[in-house]
Amino acid sequence: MNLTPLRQSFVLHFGEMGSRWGINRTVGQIYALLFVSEKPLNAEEIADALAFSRSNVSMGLKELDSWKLVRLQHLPGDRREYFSAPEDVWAIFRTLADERRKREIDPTLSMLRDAILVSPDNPQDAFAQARMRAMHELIETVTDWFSDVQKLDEQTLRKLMKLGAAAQKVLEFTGKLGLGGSNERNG
Amino acid sequence: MNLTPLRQSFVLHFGEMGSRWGINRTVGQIYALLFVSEKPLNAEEIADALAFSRSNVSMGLKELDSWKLVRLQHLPGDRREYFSAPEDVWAIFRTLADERRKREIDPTLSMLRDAILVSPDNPQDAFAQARMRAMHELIETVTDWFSDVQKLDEQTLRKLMKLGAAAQKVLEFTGKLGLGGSNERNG
DNA sequence: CTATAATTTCAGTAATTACTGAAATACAGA
DNA sequence: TCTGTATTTCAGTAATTACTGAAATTATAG
Repeated sequence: MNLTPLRQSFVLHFGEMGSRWGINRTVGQIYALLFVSEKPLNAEEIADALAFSRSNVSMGLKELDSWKLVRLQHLPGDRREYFSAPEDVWAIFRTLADERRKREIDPTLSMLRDAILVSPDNPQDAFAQARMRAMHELIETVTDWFSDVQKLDEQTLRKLMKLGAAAQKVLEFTGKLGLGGSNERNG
Repeated sequence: MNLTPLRQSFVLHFGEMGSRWGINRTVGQIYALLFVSEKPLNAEEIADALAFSRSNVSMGLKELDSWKLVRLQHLPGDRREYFSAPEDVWAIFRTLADERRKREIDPTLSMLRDAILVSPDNPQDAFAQARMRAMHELIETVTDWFSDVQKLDEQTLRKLMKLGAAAQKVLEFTGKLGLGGSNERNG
């Protein structure tokens, strides 16, 4: 298979970008290719289109699978495995956010939780704990909120986001209306 | 300087985590050290505490500076440069989000914008463009909304987040009240 | 069960990124 | 200005990560 210039440039961009996102070029390109492909592709087609070795593609797909970013399927009368990127971009966004939280946030939250518990036996540790407590509270607030927001269906989420700057006004209303009053705990 | 076990483990964790965040160990550790240090530190103190070469620290600080994550200051009667991490964790969060957007999102948005503009001369490109359009719209919606939210002061932001799952209820209200009505465009 | 095709694993190698020490540069005080 | 100290740069090297081809494994059709 040879890619059209348009798809080529999309694929290459994702490969380059990959490094900034902590994934490697191969993985980025494979995902990009699947994303713009109408039909699912098998590993050999991918290897061919991107000029990677078959084994490299295998590892890349495994990585993408661990991120839950590809769907595996079979075509009738063909025993090869075919891969595609889910169509719903909002679902993709959720998946990505979820996985990143698990890998990049949760371990830190857990470390902070532990570090905050022990009683400090010197002024430096007391100070450090105060800082960690602030960081922990921030991360927890943001991630809890994010996971709440994530539960909303696409339509609602979209509305919420389009609302944007008007959020402040909304808050003034909710204050008056007593909505969300149970959330008033504060550090 | 030698670190207490508590601060040691915090610093080491940030070092390890760094790789998942696309920053290197050195940079992660330097930042962590500054974050839990009550007083600003000069480069030599950092190099000493973390057992890195002086030049490595210099590069690490340069990197942190490019992320706007450290403050540089001078102590009276001392010509060395002292570094500290800003105290306000919400401000740090904003800075980080801002920089990541600039580096990791904006280039992709711009690539997508260009790719969408050209008229496709084959069915594959037409399909690819449809996908790209969906991705572009999602990213734009999310980042626009995020930059709106970011403008809110900490107090309001905190309230908004604590609100969490109640957001849906709020939207029902705003629907009735006609707030945010101008945002009703939909793809 | 056997033959064959598909996929994965993995050891070796290539490429990239991180780190150091030495040299160069910048900068404050005399 | 000069002199000593602080900082940065950069070429070389170490460490890590990415990639390949061959071999092993898994799966399927007959």
